[in-house]
Amino acid sequence: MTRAFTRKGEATRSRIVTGAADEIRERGVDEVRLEDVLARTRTSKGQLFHYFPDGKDELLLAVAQHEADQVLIDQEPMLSNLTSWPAWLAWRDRLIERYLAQGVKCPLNGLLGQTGRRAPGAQAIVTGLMWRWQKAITEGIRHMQSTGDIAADVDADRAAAALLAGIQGGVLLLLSTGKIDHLQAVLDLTIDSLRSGARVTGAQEGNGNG
Amino acid sequence: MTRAFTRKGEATRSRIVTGAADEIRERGVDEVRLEDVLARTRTSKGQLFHYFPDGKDELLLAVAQHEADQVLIDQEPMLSNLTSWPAWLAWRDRLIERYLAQGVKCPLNGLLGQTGRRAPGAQAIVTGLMWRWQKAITEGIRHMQSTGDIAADVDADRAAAALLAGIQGGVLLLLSTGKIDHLQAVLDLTIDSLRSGARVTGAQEGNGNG
DNA sequence: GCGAAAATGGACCCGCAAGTCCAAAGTCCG
DNA sequence: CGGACTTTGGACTTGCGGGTCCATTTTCGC
Repeated sequence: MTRAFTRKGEATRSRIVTGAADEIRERGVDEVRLEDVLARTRTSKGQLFHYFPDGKDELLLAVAQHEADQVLIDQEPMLSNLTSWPAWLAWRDRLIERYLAQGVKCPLNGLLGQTGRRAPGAQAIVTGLMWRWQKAITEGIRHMQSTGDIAADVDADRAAAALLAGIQGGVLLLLSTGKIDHLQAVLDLTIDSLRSGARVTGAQEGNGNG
Repeated sequence: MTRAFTRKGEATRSRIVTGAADEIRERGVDEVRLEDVLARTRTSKGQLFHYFPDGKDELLLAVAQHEADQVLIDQEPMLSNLTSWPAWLAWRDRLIERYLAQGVKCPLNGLLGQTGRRAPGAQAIVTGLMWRWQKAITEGIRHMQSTGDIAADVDADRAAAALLAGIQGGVLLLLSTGKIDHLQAVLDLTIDSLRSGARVTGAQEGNGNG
């Protein structure tokens, strides 16, 4: 059932995806009209529905996948090499830099919560992204534990979960306030915390919550 | 220019607002049609435009304000009394409980990023909410510092910023994954970190980032 | 009770944007 | 070259949903 597109067709298809992605970045998911995409990519309705038979939903899904992949790619090679403190800081810098540049334009923003219902698959894409992202962070922490740079009693999964959440929230706040401060605070404080925990050791454990 | 509504009118207006809020929670901002709200609140087009002359935008704005206020109200009285570790944990529990109950339904979600463009004022409402929220957390930290429960060298503003971001991200991840784990991890680890920092002291300072 | 003003109901208008359809042009392979 | 299939253009249909309008009813102060 894999549709057979010619070389040219494939090119057109991907031109539409990236064009739509750009459009979404600039004006937001729900402000984008199919016609805008057509104009920007110099394509026609016929083409769009030729490559995306299910119309807008299918296109949006393709864009989402495209952008989700991009998020992680943009963090490489740092994200996959969190093997020393300088490496962590380099990653931190990359994140700040990337989101600072991106500013208020977040292509995935609309897909996160409710809006994701448009295309049920969008939720899955975001979840998958988060999952991969967190996994990379967890591995970084584990590696640092193996070298003794992070205390062995730190729960790598939980720490990674918290850091990921912090990053997401930092980006969210960047989107709504326009300031990078929150993202920066999260990254710096969390990394410092992991760092100092190496010496402090044993500070946490099953914490006594209600 | 304050429009004069009668008692009854006021009631109808607020019925519309809360009804719209419910509708949005259930189906997401961009899935909500005016007619849905009318049906749910047993009102008519005439009424809606009578109370919200600027139509949907104005209604959405009113809903946003309503929900934003609610977010903080739901955290009281804990949020304003972060004066002891048990109090902090009580607040933590309240947050978990609240968001667990709320689940995937976040009325403000759509207003955060791009979607906020619909109503320029929505951005302001969210920013205002975040600002108030962070202020409360900062005050909590400061108070704990005044009693020596948190190290004096902790930058209360930055710590609060990081915690707020973590919470936002935790909620965001709850929305997309359906799991509360991230929010929980953020709260537990951050509080633990603030807590243990009291004894460890001096671990951070201007951190040596790039 | 009476008149002014507010509240209500709902039919109607209207534009927009998604999606359909088909004919024309291009491509590819023997 | 010829025929099958893909690609392309764009006119047209369609439904949805926001917003308008006005006639009717209710409320409220006096």
